[in-house]
Amino acid sequence: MAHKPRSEMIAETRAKLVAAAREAFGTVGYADASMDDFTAEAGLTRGALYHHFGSKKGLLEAVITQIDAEMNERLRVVTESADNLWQGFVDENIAYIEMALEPEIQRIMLRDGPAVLGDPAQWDNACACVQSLTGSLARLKAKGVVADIDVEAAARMVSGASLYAAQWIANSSDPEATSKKAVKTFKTMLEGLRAR
Amino acid sequence: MAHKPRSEMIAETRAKLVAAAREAFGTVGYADASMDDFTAEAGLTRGALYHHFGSKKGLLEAVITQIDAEMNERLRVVTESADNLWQGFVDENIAYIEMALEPEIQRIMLRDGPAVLGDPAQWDNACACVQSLTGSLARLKAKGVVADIDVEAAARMVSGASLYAAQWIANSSDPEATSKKAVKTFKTMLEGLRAR
DNA sequence: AGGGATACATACGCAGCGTATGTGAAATGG
DNA sequence: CCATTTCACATACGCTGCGTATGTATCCCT
Repeated sequence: MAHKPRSEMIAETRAKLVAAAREAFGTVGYADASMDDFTAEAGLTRGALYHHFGSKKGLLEAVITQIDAEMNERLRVVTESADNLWQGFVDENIAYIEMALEPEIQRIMLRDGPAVLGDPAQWDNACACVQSLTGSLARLKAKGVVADIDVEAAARMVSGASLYAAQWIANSSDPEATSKKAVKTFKTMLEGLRAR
Repeated sequence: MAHKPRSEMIAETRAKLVAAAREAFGTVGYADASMDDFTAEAGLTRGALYHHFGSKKGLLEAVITQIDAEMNERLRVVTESADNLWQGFVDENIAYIEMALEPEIQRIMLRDGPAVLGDPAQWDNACACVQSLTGSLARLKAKGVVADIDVEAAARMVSGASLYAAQWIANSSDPEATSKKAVKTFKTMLEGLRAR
């Protein structure tokens, strides 16, 4: 096989590192993930990691950016395929909860990410999911569907509620039943945002 | 000064370790807190730490238990001094947000705690704050003030919303203004829980 | 073709953790 | 009141994992 152009090789290396780190961070967690181990897993060494990402923390940022983009895309699809704006907003939130049930997302986005990089609200990509929620709320507000509230504040609180609900569900002894209770309650709470 | 009984000395040692660790965890964070450093700060060594708490993680648990108890007590006072149940519930939540503005609580309870010990909902002391909220909601539900919802689910979501709101406020460029927006929105959301 | 530039590997030193072991003072029993 | 045991810590050691400094091979440019 002939040699690929250098830029392509680099992209491949970065992708391999991100993938290996994502796997490690998502399973054993950031703190217990040995850089020597998961770089070897990718057929590389820590040298490559430091060259491309500067530090373990830098690599975590890259992993988070990737996951965040995926989450955002999944949310976009859900929101756009709803019949009306309000239903789309509700669906989006439910989808958000469902994503937060995945162990990888819980571990990396909800626990290790905040611990290592600080408040998610301050991340560069700004956890695009919240931006997505904010956008949905802004449209709803413009149409008079929701009350006169600060949309960013509402988006953050709603996402906070979603994430806590998801963790509660995921770690409960009976996730099915817990999920039912949580979704019902969540919808009730969202009703509080509607214009009266 | 005469010698105190042994049990008293032990309690003192434990308290000194917890205090030193709390200071370190709350400022530099759990991961960057050197056991050698903060035990020395307490006039002790890691030997004492391992003897009493088994591990760094064990000490974190002790610190969290202490902070949790303090938070719970603060919430209790607020709730009990309100005119009526609903107002007490609202006040309790606002107080919850205000506590979550404190850097030490953000760092230890909201970021490092979950990263190291896992989902707060599964902690032994179960983050007594949520239990407190659950209790308040249960009383409100019994009196028909809030809608027919699962009180535990609601308590978790409300606390999630509070905590995210608090982090958002604390890290914003204009905490005063952000706080105003957040509290207003928060109250609106809580209204969604009231019986109609 | 040759001389940078760069993508990675290798090598080294150091900090921090966990354990195994030591020690001195307090409790206990006669 | 003395001997023994217990226990609350301190000390010592080895290991793992991180960050940096340095080496090397490959690609790009002229």
